[in-house]
Amino acid sequence: MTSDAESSRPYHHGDLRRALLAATGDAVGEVGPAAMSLRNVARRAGVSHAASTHHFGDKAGLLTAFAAEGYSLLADELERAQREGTSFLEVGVAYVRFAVNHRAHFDVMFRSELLHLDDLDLRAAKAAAGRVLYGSPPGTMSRKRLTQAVAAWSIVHGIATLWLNGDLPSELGDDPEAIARAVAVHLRTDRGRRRNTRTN
Amino acid sequence: MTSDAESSRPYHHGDLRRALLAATGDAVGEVGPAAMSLRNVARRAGVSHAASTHHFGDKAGLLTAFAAEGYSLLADELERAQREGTSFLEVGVAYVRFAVNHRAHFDVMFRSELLHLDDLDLRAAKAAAGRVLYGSPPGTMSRKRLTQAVAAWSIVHGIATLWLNGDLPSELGDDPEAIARAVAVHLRTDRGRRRNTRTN
DNA sequence: TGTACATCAGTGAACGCGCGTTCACTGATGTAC
DNA sequence: TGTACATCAGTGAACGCGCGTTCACTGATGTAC
Repeated sequence: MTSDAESSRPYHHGDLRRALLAATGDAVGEVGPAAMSLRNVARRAGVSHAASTHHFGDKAGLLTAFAAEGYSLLADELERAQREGTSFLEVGVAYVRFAVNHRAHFDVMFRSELLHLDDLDLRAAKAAAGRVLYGSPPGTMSRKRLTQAVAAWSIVHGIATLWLNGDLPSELGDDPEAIARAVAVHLRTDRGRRRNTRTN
Repeated sequence: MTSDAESSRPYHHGDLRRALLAATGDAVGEVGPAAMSLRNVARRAGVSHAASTHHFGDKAGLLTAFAAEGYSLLADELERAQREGTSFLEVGVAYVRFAVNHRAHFDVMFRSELLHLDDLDLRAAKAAAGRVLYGSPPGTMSRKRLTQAVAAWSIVHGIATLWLNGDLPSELGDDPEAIARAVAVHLRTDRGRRRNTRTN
């Protein structure tokens, strides 16, 4: 009776924080951010429903940590696209790809009424994503460059949310990344003039 | 005892359907689409909490009717902007204005998991809004014109949702319509060439 | 003008449910000596 | 190597709550004759 199935469930989980975040992703993916419940998440993680209190305080705390994880992931993926991408467009495509591949994260990240907006981890992760999105701190940019950056963000955010909602016309096909490319080209950018420079 | 306060609450409401939709707007505006409840809406309308069953069937039915109302409103406002507007841009501005002025409607319209998507009134209202948004039926448009229309929709939809979520940088100011104008100008449109024509 | 009757609109009690949070607790781990 | 003790991580029962839906009902309205 030393190594059977029973003994593989010790009192201490070991990595419950991570497990709860993963279970949150599953739960949100299946029933949406609104219907997701602490008790259901705990059930998925195979743990008492009160256990998450210890790691996240309350329900909004769990969702906040999940959203922060999402922003970090997004920052990573945008950075990679920027580094490896052949064109400026590919960062936008990466944004849409993130929304589709990490729908649960994306949904929670932009449901601010569910989050502790003043949470430090969340703010840090948001800021990291913003750094890639804007290039420079918004306060230091010219109005033109700022509105350009916001235009780029808005169009890919719009494509992502409309796609996830099933609101885009079926004539565009069913590949969200291809749609992102085909649609986002209509953004007017002055390419060439400022190609990845860091100046204002 | 003919005309006191008591007698002004007859058994039959007279216009309960409309009153429930209005109460839904208030409830959604205050607590969001997820936390809004049938019982709270009924309380606001001063009516038994089972009364709405008669008009809307179930909760999703009420929200579906509310969303349909929203799409009709949106279609009206976009049409008016298109008719009166001095520039193509103003239709997009009207979209953002609608989202801000009718936030409850906007929130519910794009929360498709809460709705009966096969409802006929909803589909009709959606189609009416789509007609203004696209100009022609998506199936009859050239790919270029279709992606252009989706680009325009996406960018204003993105601006609207990011603004409502408090995610736009504060440097842009606090007037969403002005922001919409400043941001959406970065859309590349071939103006002049096809000015409001109905041809493909 | 009156009466019967079907239909419509809203009531209020009851149902069973899953929820988030709190709480005293216990099992496990790590550290000081 | 051993022991005491503080801290950490998770348990399970209990709380009170508001919810959506169902149901038999009643009050009001309109229509046929």
